[in-house]
Amino acid sequence: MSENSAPETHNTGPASGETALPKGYEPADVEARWGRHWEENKTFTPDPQDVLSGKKEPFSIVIPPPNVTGALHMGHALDLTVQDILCRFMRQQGKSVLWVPGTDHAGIATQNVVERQLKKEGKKRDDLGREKFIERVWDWKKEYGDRILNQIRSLGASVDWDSLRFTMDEGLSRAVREVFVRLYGEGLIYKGNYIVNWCNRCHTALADDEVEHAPKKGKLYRIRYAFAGGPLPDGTAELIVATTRPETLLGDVAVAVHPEDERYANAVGRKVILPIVGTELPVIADAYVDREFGTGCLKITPAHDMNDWALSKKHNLPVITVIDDRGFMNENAPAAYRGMPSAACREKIVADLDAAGLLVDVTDHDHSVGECYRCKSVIEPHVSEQWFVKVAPLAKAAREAVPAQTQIFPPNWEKTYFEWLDNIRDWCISRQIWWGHRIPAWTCEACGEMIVQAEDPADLAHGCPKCGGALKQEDDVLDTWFSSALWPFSTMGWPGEKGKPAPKLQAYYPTSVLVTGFDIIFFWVARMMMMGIHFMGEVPFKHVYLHALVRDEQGKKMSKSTGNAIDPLAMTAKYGTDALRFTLASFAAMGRDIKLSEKRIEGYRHFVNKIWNSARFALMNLPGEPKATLVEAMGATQDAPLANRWILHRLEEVKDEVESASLEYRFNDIAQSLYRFIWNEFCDWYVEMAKADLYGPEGPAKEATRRVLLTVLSETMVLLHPVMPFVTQEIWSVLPGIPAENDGKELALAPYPVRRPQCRDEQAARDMAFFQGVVGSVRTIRTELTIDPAKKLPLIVDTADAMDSAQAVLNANAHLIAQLARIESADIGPGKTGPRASGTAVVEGARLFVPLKGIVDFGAEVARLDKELGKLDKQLTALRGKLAAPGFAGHAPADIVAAENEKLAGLVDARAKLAELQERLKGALAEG
RNA sequence: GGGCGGAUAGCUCAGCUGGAAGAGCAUCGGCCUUACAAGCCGGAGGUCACAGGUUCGAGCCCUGUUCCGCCUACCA
Repeated sequence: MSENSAPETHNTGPASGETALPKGYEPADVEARWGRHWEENKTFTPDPQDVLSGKKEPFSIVIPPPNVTGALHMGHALDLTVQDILCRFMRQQGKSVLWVPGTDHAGIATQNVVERQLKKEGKKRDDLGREKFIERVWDWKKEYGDRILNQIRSLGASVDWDSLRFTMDEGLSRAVREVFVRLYGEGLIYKGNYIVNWCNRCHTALADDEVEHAPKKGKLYRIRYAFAGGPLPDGTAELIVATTRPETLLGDVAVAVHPEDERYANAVGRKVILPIVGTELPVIADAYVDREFGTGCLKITPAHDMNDWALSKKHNLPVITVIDDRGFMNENAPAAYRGMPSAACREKIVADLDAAGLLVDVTDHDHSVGECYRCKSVIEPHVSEQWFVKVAPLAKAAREAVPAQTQIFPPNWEKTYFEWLDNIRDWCISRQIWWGHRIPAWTCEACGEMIVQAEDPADLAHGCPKCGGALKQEDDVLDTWFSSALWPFSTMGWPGEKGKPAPKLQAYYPTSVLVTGFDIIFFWVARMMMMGIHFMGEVPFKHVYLHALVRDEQGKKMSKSTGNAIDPLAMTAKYGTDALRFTLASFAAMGRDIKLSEKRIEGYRHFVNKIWNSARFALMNLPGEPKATLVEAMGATQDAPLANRWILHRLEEVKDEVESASLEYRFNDIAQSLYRFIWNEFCDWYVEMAKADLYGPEGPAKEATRRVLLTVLSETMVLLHPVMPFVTQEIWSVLPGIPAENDGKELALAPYPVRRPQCRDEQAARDMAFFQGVVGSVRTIRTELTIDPAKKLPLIVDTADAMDSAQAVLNANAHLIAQLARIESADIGPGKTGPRASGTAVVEGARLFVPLKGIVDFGAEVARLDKELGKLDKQLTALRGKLAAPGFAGHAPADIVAAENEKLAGLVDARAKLAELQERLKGALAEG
């Protein structure tokens, strides 16, 4: 990037006071500016040579391509946030990061959108013809296809826009053909006449997993099928068959019973008369039939039921299709029903059966019905000519790669993945639509020869190589998921030129991790595994991180139709992108659904603002700070003030926490660790303590604190940057004293903060806890006894029995206690004692006295101490019980026993001291 | 039918390999203390669904039960 292209950073509003930053954080402008900057400077476009030359390790992610017709929803927002956190973190770790963005062409959905558009013009796709229609779809794509990409931009996703791909791109289309042709050649793709899931509305076949099952209230009809040639010898006149779809009986070819069902033993081998139609059907026996269900008699309709289809193959039964591919009764139906929609036919059939006395009864029956996952209309099993992938061999390899080559996080999803692969059926990949990758197969209209090849039809101009006859290409296109399955390598340039593998592919395949929702583990994850292994010889990703689904506050799946969706773009407009991202990260605990509430986003906007203001504070107090003034320049820290030592110590711990959480996909831990550190430690305590130095006279103390303040703030911005890229970058760009090696660069390219082992300081942590205890005790006394907050109080501390460093800590920080607890004078030393009429507390063995006489009615303090004593007693009882329990001392590890005993001693001591102090107080009270 | 997950403060959720229950929001009280009222200080609020078990010790491990989700499946 060039120096002078750095965005203006001070134009979000008029400067207030001495600071360069406006008083409140205003995200809109900041986000727009930095988003543009990143893209214009190609900040996130990596150089594959860095990897190929061995200079850097690769880290790569391919985006789960959103549907080109889609709009960004909360699920995308979570998915992108997680990926962006990983990518930005890995850049900090020095990796060469490639994040490939793109969209898929969503065959059925996109075609539906354009058909709807046509409908408004009073046209159908057939009016245009295939070519014109496809042109129309491309027009649509040009106009609206970037919408979701722009929404991805607005979330701050650090993708490489130079790598942008679309599944219908030239290169990706070549990959699709190449794969199709090779699989066909290997016998793994075949064409055949089979029963498939059929959507009448979309007018196409669907794969098994594109059918969603929804419970529906239906009816169960019981119908009489009389025996041909009159009753059986035992007098049985008929079989009663139960069905939910009476209209399909027109296509019945048999009735089946269980072979061991004694009720029907005599019936097997006989014939029954198909009602209405009048043909004779064989009664067959098959163990598939459930004796418990209905009457135990199953009518067999191979053309309109998946299971019946299977039985018909097994028993060599004919297939009679009576409903066509639009849902109307066809020429095989008796004339009375021909041409009727199947629903109307059902009514008529039922009425006719009833009139003929063949309907036994109709009962309510709840069952699950398949729906089209795109348009929600009912799926009909339908016999037709389709193309299939023979999946079993591919599935086997995909299965065996987990977890050895690919690890799934959280691992409990492995089971689901295995389950699906183990029971997989062949994959129907042909779709009877126009928008998509047309199947690269041509049939000779003269001799029927089929040619499958990747080259364009131009090469086939000479006609059929066998007989010279005219060639006709397949009308069908491929399932969108067929091209999505190739995404991890097709986007990186596969298959590329002969003998010249694409550098991107070489550098970044296999990808590091796939981040997606568990709902497409079948559609997509498993299929990418199959294709990646088969064509690249290597799994497509080393890790799969499956995150939860975002639900509404009631736990319902968010969807536009139910109107419960929280629009991520509305949220970013209202609260800022960083607030939304932080919210999603903090919710992203593994293996849990996310119930998002707007309140939570609002809460984190406050956090963003808090960060912003802490930066304003720092800037006000670091005027003209020269470069390279980070803490390294300070020398040894042992003699430094407690606050500085403590915050630097904590910073080291936070570096560890954030790093390990990032590597282990514990996004909520990243968020929690930083939240606590920034707000509850840095802002609430460190900044307040630093004020004493910062507002004090120039000198070494002030200088040191300025350096620590700057160090902690700037390194915190780096740690927080992957989660909140915008506010951190904005602050970073105005902070002075950025380390020389990063000066002038973008925060997004700054390395992870170095570790400073010399700043580890457990003693400082203990001392700080003591200090906080003292300040807290005084504050509690003040508030509980309703002492005027402005009133300054004296404080006496007896350090005789206190922790070793207590005296030193209090002496060194007396001025801070005064400031934070509003103390006018502190008298500290072993054996010091306050008046009997004092508010009191015990902290780490130190006795605190806040004289109350003349300030407030101190009777309330007796009651307050009762409450404190009560708490201590509760703890004591529990702890004594634990220690006295038989076996504790013997069984528990020695260090635990020691620690518990120490705790007990501390509690006993505190309780005794507090009780004694209360007695003194009571004495004072009695005297009045 | 099979599988997975959940039940922790009023609400939404954390709680890693078992060692004295946490956050945000809401609530109560007090503060415009010159970074921040999108703020500060303090308080209250939980027999961690129920019943057993393992253990010196269980929110965490085991068994069972009751609710609630989700995925999956060929009972017409």
